[in-house]
Amino acid sequence: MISSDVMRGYNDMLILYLVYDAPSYGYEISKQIKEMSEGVYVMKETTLYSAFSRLEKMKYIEAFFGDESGGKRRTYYRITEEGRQYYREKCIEWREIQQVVEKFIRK
Amino acid sequence: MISSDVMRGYNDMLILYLVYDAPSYGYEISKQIKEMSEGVYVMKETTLYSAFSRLEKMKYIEAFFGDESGGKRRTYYRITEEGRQYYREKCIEWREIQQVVEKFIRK
DNA sequence: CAGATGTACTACGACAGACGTAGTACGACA
DNA sequence: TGTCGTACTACGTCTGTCGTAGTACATCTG
Repeated sequence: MISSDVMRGYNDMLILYLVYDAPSYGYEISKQIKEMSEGVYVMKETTLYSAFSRLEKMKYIEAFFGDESGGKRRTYYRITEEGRQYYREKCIEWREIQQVVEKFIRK
Repeated sequence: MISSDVMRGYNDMLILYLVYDAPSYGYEISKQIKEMSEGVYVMKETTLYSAFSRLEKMKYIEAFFGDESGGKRRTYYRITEEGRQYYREKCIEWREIQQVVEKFIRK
């Protein structure tokens, strides 16, 4: 289990990755993060939903409602062009971080 | 320049690395971080000194005074056995993070 | 048919860590 | 004498995460 303190900087990137090709919604995204990390990282619900509103405010994602026939209505999120751009920058930053942190690992 | 949000989780590790073999002090450590990262990451003074007091409270480092003949007296920090242990755990966690984040990078 | 479980959120307040700003204090150098 | 470099300390703000709690509906289970 990875501590949230170290994942803090990547939460936005993880979410943007999962909506990059097709819109998605909270519960689905949280399940995918858990699955993709093989249970090593689980994003808390409150963290996820507050990330959504932050990303929406930054115009990196847009909310819309799905037309579920039954069940509680879902809020879907779709990535914007700025969001894609931001995601790509984060990927580049990730490479830099790897380079830097690696220097502080004792061999 | 790397954003501090993503480095937040590694600041403690960086400091512990730099006092692992021999004690050091604030200004020296901040210079080394800048040099080792080739200027990509610069830890702010306030961030560094607040990390010191946190690490000291956790018993991962111990403070002592150097016997400088002139100039302002320095506070040196020496790593403890718990500090070394914590550092090693952080290195293992770093590997896990790499594995996880890598899955969220579009190829 | 009632209650547990899963889905899909929202609200609120607490807390930790990073940061901006400012100030202190001393030495060296021009 | 004044600026730059060294070596901190204090204080208040902000952002992001988290704990707790509550709402609401559907489906599954005994």
